[in-house]
Amino acid sequence: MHVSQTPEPLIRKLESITDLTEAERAALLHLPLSVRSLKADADIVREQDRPSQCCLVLEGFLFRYKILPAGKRQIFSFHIAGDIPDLQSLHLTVMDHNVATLVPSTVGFIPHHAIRELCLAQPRLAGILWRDTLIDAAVFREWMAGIGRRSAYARIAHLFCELYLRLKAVGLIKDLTFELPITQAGIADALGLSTVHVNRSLQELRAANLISLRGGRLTVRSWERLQQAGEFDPTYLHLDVKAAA
Amino acid sequence: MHVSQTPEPLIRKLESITDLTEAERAALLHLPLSVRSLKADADIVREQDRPSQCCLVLEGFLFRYKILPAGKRQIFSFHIAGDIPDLQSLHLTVMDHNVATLVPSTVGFIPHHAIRELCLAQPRLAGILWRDTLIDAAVFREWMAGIGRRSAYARIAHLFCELYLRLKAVGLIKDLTFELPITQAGIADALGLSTVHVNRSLQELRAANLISLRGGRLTVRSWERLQQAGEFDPTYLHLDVKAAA
DNA sequence: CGCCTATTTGATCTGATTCAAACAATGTGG
DNA sequence: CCACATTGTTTGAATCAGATCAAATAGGCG
Repeated sequence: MHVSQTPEPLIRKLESITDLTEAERAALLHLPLSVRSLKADADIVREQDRPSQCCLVLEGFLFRYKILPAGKRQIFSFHIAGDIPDLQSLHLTVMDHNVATLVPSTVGFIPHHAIRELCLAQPRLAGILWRDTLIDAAVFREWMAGIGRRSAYARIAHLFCELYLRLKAVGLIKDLTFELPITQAGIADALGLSTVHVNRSLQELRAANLISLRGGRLTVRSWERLQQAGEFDPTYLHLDVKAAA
Repeated sequence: MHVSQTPEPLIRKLESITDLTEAERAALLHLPLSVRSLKADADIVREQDRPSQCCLVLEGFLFRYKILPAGKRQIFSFHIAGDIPDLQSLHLTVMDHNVATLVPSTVGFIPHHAIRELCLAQPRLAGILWRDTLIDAAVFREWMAGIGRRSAYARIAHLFCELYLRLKAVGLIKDLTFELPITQAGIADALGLSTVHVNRSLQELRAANLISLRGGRLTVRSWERLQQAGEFDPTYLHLDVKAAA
């Protein structure tokens, strides 16, 4: 399968939210992109770094995380094609967490100055990118609510609902099924659980026939009941509106 | 005590981060502001709302929260003078959570269009505001890590460290002491704990002589050991740098 | 095949919740 | 200025969701 060497996944993502003018699309296409293929489990940016570029996911799966002083890991988010997980580094000098690959992935690096120029030349795009980081924050809040106030069972169901919709938005769902390259330890660290408990809750989800999951492929068996189990309300993803910045 | 009727708390906050030009300061001062005094526990914006203005805290204490389907509450953040807790509504049409007062507070409403015009006229200010929402997100991540991976005791210590630094940045600390108008139930809902457990952990913090707390006033007894207890590293608050957008 | 990593299972333990009730504070109206 | 109501804090006891420890399976893959 051919992997894009252009910011095209970003364009596709933005166009799922808003319509782009010819000028805007052209400006995006002219972003300088230095493409790199990375193996699984490779750090891309680390805590304390002061990046001068952002990374756009072209293919694969990234995640953001932090290791706490006590040695525990917290995963903050998962990222797919079209995402710019470290867009924040455009305005926050020092990284306060890490970005890494979950599986072998292709990313494109875009220099900060190029993005800044883009924002000046195309203020509406600036708003759309800003908006993207705001959705990021909305997802953090939702995860926080899950970790703070939902059962393990509900948290996991919720995560699957979120991934399902986000992957669907970029066309990575077929037949209610998607690649889930996240280990149970990864799910545990994302949701504030232990591996053992994740394993047991997954078995419950399977037993309740909400999902099936083997070999890194997840199939939604009942979207209705999965959402219900996860108290899932997609509002926070702000996928809906084509009203723009 | 006289409460500002102008965006001056915002300016003070921004100037703690970066230097403003005369033009920028003037532009901020000319923001139309409709000031309102609110009693404690009043919702300012609600989930599902589609605001056409943002609210700037002039005085008091606000918080953001959400009620989950199961009836549980998650608090996402606390806000003090100079903050614009719902700045996100500038780019996200629908509110996915609520903003409310914790105590009687004075807020100033600024129409979205005025902020948009400001951003176009002063692109550097746009970056600074964007940056502000990114710090918001960084705080969410840190809370997520705490709720997911830290003990109750550490979470509470961490929260107090954060409030201490943020209040200090706007000059609301004197003699290691500050107003903490948050009930134990509030702390519980912010940190994913039960009220009872918060109460017991607070007693431990007092017993360890890290803090003293009565009548809504908190005094830090040992900043060193409080930070240590909370695994607190202030990097994520991005208070430091005067390097700008 | 053999190694390494992920999943699964079992047994035990504990941090934190829940329920229930007593006890301060703080405020309100008479 | 007191009596009452309301809201917040504290305490005790019982329980549980989820953690921890330890070991057995099961996949992948070079």
